[in-house]
Amino acid sequence: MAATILVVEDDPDLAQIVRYNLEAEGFAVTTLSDGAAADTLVGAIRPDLVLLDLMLPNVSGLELCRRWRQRPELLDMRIIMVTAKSDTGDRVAGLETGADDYVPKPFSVPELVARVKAQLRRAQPDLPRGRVVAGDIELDPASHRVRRGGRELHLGPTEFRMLEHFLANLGRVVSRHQLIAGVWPRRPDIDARTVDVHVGRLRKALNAGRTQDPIQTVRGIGYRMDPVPPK
Amino acid sequence: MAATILVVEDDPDLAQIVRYNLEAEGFAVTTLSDGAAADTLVGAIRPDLVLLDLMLPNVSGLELCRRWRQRPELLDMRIIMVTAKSDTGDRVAGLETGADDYVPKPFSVPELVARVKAQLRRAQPDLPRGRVVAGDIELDPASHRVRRGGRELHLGPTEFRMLEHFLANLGRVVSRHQLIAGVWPRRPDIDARTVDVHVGRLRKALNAGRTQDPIQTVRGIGYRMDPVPPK
DNA sequence: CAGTCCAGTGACAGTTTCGTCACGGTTTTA
DNA sequence: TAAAACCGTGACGAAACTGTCACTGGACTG
Repeated sequence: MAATILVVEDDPDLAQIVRYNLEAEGFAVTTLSDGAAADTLVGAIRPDLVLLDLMLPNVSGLELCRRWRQRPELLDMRIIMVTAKSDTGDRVAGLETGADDYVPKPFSVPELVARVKAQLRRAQPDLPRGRVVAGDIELDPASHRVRRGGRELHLGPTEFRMLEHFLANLGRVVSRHQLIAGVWPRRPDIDARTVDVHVGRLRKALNAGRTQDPIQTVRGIGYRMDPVPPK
Repeated sequence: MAATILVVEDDPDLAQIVRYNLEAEGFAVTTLSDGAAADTLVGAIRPDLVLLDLMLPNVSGLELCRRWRQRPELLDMRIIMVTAKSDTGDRVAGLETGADDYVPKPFSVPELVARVKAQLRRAQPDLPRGRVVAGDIELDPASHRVRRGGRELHLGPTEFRMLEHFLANLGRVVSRHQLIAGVWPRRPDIDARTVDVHVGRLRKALNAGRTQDPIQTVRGIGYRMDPVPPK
């Protein structure tokens, strides 16, 4: 699944170059030239990472960074500041305001890409990179297979994604809202009852012929998945 | 709790400067001059972050980074590469090998510190509420779980909130009025007898099969919770 | 000691949350 | 193209939770 990147850059040529190169790496890129527009749309776009020019026409990148870091729903979003200002004080100020990295202009595109990837490597550890085993449940993304107790199960795409999300948050309670964001990243309008229905479908598939359900309902909060020991 | 930083640097003067400045920021710093020693000891030290010189006498920083990234127990450890080599290719190679950041020598110490902090901000997010242990009772908000003596208890939402409140005021007497404000923040009209009923429900859940009640009634004042030592 | 106050408790009706079913629409497969 | 698979949602009922009341026993006081 492609990470989404928002490029906030008022130089249209540079924005284009960056966009082209990041899309060539498989990222989904949105460019905005205007800091105010970025401020308005960031909550809706919910990018995984923002490349944020420090010098913007109507609101500075530093101010945007400061605002965004105070929004709980944007805490996981990485921010790389990009600027022609090479003063150390600005770098330190940017990093202290909450930027995850700071890249001076002019930069080499390969280095920018490498830094983007380094940030996203950390930002998306939740997606299992390889086979995951939790108790008697085993998920292998490479073969898109799920087994319980050694027996292969059939899951639809949505239930597969949901299981991935639960396994990535094993032992932790996950709210319906979080499940919506994680399983339906492009559909924030999904109804909470829909989550429950899909949890039910996942339970049905996982638990066929078994008495132990690894997914517990935490009333008023959400769901939690625990490993069930193999028999 | 102070984050631990391992500095792997063969220039003793530079190591000293870095150590001094990081310790002034409150970090616990270990310095090693030798890559082989670092490789041997990193698993035991388990630093939160390594400042890794690329050019080391007997094994390169790049090779160390590659090795460490393959050890699951070290995945959370941040790696910042530091080197006089300013070639972009090396930066990209370092970042792709698994470094989280790359700082060229000569660097400014404030910037290095800011980058260290930016990495640790991500590595150790300040959770507003963490796991609480009081005597034989353990509450974990992340998993929304309560255990007594290692055994998981089921609490309803109101009783969970009440326990949180008691644990946040451990050893102190809490009035019914305070409990109403803390457990029912949107219902100031809650009856005081209701508090008593819920305290009774919490006691029932906590104390099943036990003789010691961690919650004491302070007549005419309220309730106080004390840790009960594990058996 | 009797009277009063306070807190514990069982029970109940009402409210809230979640599980499930069924359906119509969309997408995928053969 | 038709059939199968998948999907999201509205409706309904089951299950869990909730706040209060009435009663009672224990603690406190004069």
